[in-house]
Amino acid sequence: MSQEGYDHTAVESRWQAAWDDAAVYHTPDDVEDPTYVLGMYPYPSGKLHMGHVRNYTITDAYARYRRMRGDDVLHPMGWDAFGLPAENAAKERDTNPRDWTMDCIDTMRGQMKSMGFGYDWDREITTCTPEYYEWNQWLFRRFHEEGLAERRDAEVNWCPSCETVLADEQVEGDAELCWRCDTPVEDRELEQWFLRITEYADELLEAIDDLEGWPNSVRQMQRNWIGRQYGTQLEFHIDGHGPVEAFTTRVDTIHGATFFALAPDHPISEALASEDDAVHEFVHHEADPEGDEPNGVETGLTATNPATGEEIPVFVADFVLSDVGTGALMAVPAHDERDHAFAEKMDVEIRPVIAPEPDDWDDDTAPDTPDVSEEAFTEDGVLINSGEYSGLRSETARERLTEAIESAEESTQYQLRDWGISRQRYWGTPIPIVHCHDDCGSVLVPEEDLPVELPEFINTTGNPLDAAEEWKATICPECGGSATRETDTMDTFVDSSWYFLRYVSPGAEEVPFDLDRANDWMPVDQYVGGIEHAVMHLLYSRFVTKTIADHEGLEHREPFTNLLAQGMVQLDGEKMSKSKGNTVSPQRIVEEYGADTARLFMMQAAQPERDFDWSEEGVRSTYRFLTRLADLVEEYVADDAATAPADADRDTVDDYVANETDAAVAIAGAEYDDLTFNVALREAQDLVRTLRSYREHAEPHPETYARGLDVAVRLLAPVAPHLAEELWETLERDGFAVDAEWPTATVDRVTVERRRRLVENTREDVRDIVDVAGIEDPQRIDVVVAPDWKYDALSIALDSDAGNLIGELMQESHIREQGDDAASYGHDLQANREALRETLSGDDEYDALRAAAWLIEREFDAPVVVERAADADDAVVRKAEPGRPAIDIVE
RNA sequence: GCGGGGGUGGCUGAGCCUGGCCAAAAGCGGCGGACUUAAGAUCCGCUCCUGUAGAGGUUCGAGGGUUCGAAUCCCUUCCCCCGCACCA
Repeated sequence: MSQEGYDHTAVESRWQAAWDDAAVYHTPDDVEDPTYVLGMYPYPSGKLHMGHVRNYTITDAYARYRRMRGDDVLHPMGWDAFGLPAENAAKERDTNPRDWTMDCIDTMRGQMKSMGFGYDWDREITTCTPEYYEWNQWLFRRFHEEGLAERRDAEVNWCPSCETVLADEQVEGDAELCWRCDTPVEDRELEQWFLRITEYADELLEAIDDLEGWPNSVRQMQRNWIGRQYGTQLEFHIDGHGPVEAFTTRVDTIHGATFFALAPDHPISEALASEDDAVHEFVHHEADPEGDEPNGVETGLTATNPATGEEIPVFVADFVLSDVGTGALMAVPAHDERDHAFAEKMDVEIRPVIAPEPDDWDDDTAPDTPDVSEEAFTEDGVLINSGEYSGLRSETARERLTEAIESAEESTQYQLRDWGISRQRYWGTPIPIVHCHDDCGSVLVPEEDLPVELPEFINTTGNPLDAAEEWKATICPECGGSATRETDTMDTFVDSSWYFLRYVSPGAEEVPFDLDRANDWMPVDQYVGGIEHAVMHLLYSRFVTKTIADHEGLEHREPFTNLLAQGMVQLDGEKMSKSKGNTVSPQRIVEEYGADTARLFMMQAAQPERDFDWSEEGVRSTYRFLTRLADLVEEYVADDAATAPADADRDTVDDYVANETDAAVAIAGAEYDDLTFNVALREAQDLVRTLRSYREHAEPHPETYARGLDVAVRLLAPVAPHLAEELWETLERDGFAVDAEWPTATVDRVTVERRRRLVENTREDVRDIVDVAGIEDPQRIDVVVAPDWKYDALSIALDSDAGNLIGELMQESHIREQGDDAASYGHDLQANREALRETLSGDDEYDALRAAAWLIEREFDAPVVVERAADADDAVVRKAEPGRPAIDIVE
């Protein structure tokens, strides 16, 4: 018995080399519709962390499982290789982003190989190579040609530390911090390239409903992010400034609008600030859009309510945001909490115009006016104090008012903004544009001149491309005059928004991807990655897929059929992070315990979407399990003498083990299908435990034992592939375990569960009796299965909906013949009518109990006799019921 | 505030969708036993309370409800985590 465990290092490197030599994970281009299993490709930051290991173990286990099921599988890996950290690292180390990145990739690829992840490395992609980013540029051209890319002045999020622009999605939290470096983000006005994702807002939103293979949380986050709202856009006239657009979802409350409010950076506010000291003071010094307290200043102007003609005061208020709606709003303090708070503070009238609809409202009587002095009434209801609209329900009133007010029209607002892709950094895809020094403007670089390659890295502050004078100077493709290259590069989310298509034909030189093959192979069947990409990456990928479907003939409008957002690996309930210093190094675990242990521990610790705590104890326990399994198989092969001769009769114990082997197959397969590896692995581990007892307590029947070991190895193969491969060979099976067929079962799950329940209950009962009766040393234990008529009676009771069950039972002569026993059992059935459950048949119960008798013998060290009712003493038989055999213990 | 996910025995963590066989898997920890010179590893059993033949009691955040029956379904409430948010 090994104490220090098996030689995982030797086993793992041996099989990694063997797989490599045989190219077992290669997916030929000509396979049809392979199962596409994909983990989100990593940013090559240097080393794999536990999050990566979990992510890629999930995809790898699933890919291996599908392969054993006979599918062709596409399971590629690549590198999200552009990005700011490389630039920072290059500066620190006085190297360049390319070399640094490539080093990281080499390290991480090696680590992935040592984890035994079965990728088709022939399809590896690296986004920072011109072979890849050429197609980002090509896509940009296509976007531009289709009017989906445009350059415009924009107020942008600027991270002073990263010295670049960030998308809204990359700004986090109330404090507006950069997602990468947590620096507070500033606003800047810059000319930027945008991809018009808002063109697809409706489809992106509505198609979420059909993404049934996605977690609800992600779907909801995307819905929120798109933030579609139906409402009314209308104009309020402000003296001296003309009509001002406002957006409202509650035009039904317009008669209660008692003031009008402008964002501090609204053009009118800015105009006023230059002439009015109070407004100037407020706009430039007091306004605090981040604060909880609504602040504002009265302008002295009035706005005309387009519904009533009423003149209402105009405020500049910091709770009005210029990027929401139109940056101007009609305020209805009686029916909006925020307006209410502001009105109270500034002492503006609060005028209720909506009343809650009474329960049995007759449509005519005016409902009671709500008390809005303390709190706004914000729900829909019935209009009051609204002239001819009084008495209408909110919804109707909205329609009518939108129709009646001249400047009003229905309007849909989105929270989603266009995707600003310009980044003022070096390490990204150059945007293929040149700015003509004459009159051609911004001109696309012609397709034949792609890729626009990055120049050598210049270590400088600011954007290194700006400093690359020679590179910048070019010729205008339109007029042949001098021109300057665009120095912005693309957001790296552009790279990842279509990389899953590139894997289909990674070497394609003429096209970004092979269209026919993509049509056949896409969408990704199972995508796995972190929840942090719920909005950005997944939304952009959906958007780009849709544009490619519309303009390039891709026949899929969604890239990912099933999405799994894997949970975090924690330590003591806290997320592992470098800054907290509570990380566990995958490399150390692999060295100490092996990749199989790390993988198996993670997969059996919890469902893949749940967070779980890393536990060194758990790892050791997993390692011991694998060691025991290895010992078991090796002993079996080394020492045939321990098993019964090949022609030996099968014993009941053998039946038990054969049954349990089948049971494990039946359950594990279904659970692998659902990606609930933890449950599947429990079966595999239980089976190994059973096999160990089998060997310990009986003379294993060679066939049964061999099949048990063989099945256990295969059930574990997706998660612990190296050891599985080693043991597969030890068992002298042909070919690779990787390519082995998934075992098949002859039982269904329901039968398995009933059988196990019966055995477990019976064992439990024997224990209880021995314990309660104080039996020191049982001489014999008789287990008696109920007579057939009771099974018949039970089945009649289950089918029957008659009021008098006993009467119905007594119509059966073979039951009636039982006399008092029948009446008594009938009463039991009647009493428990609702709780009756189907059991195994009498024969099956007899077989199952005979097969399990050895467990009881082993536990109580006494012979166990399983009998049918006909062979047993009547007094004992009387206590037996279906699902519950009678037990008689002889002291 | 809105939305999403949770709260299970000493700990971790299944079960909840599809109510009953659930005092509730598995692992860890703890206890007892076997083996061993010993330790480790391994194996067997125990690990909510009471009970001299398979019983009863109290448990799955809290409180109600539905049901013959609830960890599981419904409502209310408290707490934790995550995302979004002065969103007009």
